[in-house]
Amino acid sequence: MATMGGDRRQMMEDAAEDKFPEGLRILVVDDDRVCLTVLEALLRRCKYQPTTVMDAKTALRMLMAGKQQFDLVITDVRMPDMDGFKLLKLIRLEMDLPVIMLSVDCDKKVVMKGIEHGASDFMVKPVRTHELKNIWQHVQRWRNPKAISHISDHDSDVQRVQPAPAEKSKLLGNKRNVGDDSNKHNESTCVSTTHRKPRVTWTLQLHNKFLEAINQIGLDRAVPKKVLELMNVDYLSRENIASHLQKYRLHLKKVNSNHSGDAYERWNSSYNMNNKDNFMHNHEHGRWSASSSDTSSWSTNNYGAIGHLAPAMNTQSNFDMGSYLHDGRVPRYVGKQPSDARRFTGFGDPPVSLYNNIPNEIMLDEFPSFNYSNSYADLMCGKLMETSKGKTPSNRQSSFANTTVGGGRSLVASQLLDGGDGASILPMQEGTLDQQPLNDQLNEINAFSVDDIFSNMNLEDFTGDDPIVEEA
DNA sequence: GGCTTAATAT
DNA sequence: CATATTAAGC
Repeated sequence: MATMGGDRRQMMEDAAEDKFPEGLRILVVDDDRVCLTVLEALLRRCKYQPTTVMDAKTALRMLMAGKQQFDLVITDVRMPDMDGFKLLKLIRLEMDLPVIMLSVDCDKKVVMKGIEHGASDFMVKPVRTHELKNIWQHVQRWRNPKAISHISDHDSDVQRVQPAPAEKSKLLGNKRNVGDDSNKHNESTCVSTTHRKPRVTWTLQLHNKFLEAINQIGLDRAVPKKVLELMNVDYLSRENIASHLQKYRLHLKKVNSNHSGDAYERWNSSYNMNNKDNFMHNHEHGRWSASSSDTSSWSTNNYGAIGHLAPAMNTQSNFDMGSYLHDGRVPRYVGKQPSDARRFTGFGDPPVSLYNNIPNEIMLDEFPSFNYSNSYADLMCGKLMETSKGKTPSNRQSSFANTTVGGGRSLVASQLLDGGDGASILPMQEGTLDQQPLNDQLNEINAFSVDDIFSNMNLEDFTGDDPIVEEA
């Protein structure tokens, strides 16, 4: 299994693609009951597996809850409370799946808006069966954007506007990753991944490893590929390294030009080391070397003062075989979210369902120091320093919240999961966050239970076999 | 193709 | 902000 490495995901996909378009799980969102049911029937007719909801909020909740997995979302544009664009936006932000917009309006502007916001397709009502037959292509395209293909070019439709295939690859990058070990825990049935690929967080450990590698190779000869090999961290890509290397070199440049300055401090503190432990020496020739290679001791020492941040390493060793396997993996899935989520939902009530790919125990409290991103730890350090300088970290709580929340999509998730009430728990400060509008939107999202929805709507199973009269 | 760098996006 | 992605020149 482990040997399959990066290919495994592909293989899984292949395996699941036998009768591929069939049974595609499609979430249909439309406030118009008639449209909804018609669409549902049509989709059924195409052998898809539609799920219908009548409003965007509900749709979001379902998507976020992860109880169902979906391959595709079709949403109407015009809807009360939250319209299709908002929904689209939110989905783009949080998830990784194609969205088809639906509207009576074929106004170019509207269509453009949809496309610009990352819609995979824009269909104009009334929709016909033949238009739906091929929507699976979007799923396919989404799954491997690189495979540019002529899938379904027949059925040229008059009213349909499609973004170029390239569109998506630009929007969403190419490498579906995710298919690694941490995924094996849950449904292997789920081919499509609903969650985006988290970015790599350069933790102290990771950075140290990076430094070690560079040190070993020699700064001058350190190129991404070599560093990557030496670091031997499976989820890192050459690009990751390149990016980090770029940043690192930039930093070195700064340091060299401005020695008295605080660039050095900055860098170090961003990895939570105060240089007093001489982690790095700047040798005369501008070469860096790590004097301590014991990475684990580092976090312990440096977090020492920060009680709850420190102990993580030990816990970890339960899983850790002495390799570094864990150190990036955890943040990779976790990002900043859990700490936020925890704040919102109360400690006993982590947003488990959201991270349905991840075993809880890894996600939250077990590895605090890994969960906290640099900025968090940075902040902690900052706070501590303030304190030691005699200042009192006044509104510590809200500062934290702002920092962590502002940095990510956590708020979205948390709010959705805790019933959308996040705002009342977390006082947001205006203007602090670039995602403020988004948050506002999400504040509106009320708590529904999925069950409510279904019982509410009482959507009979339409026999998709009946001819549907949809056009006037 | 890979590497670096800069610019730009998220 | 930190990281990712892209483009361009080598």
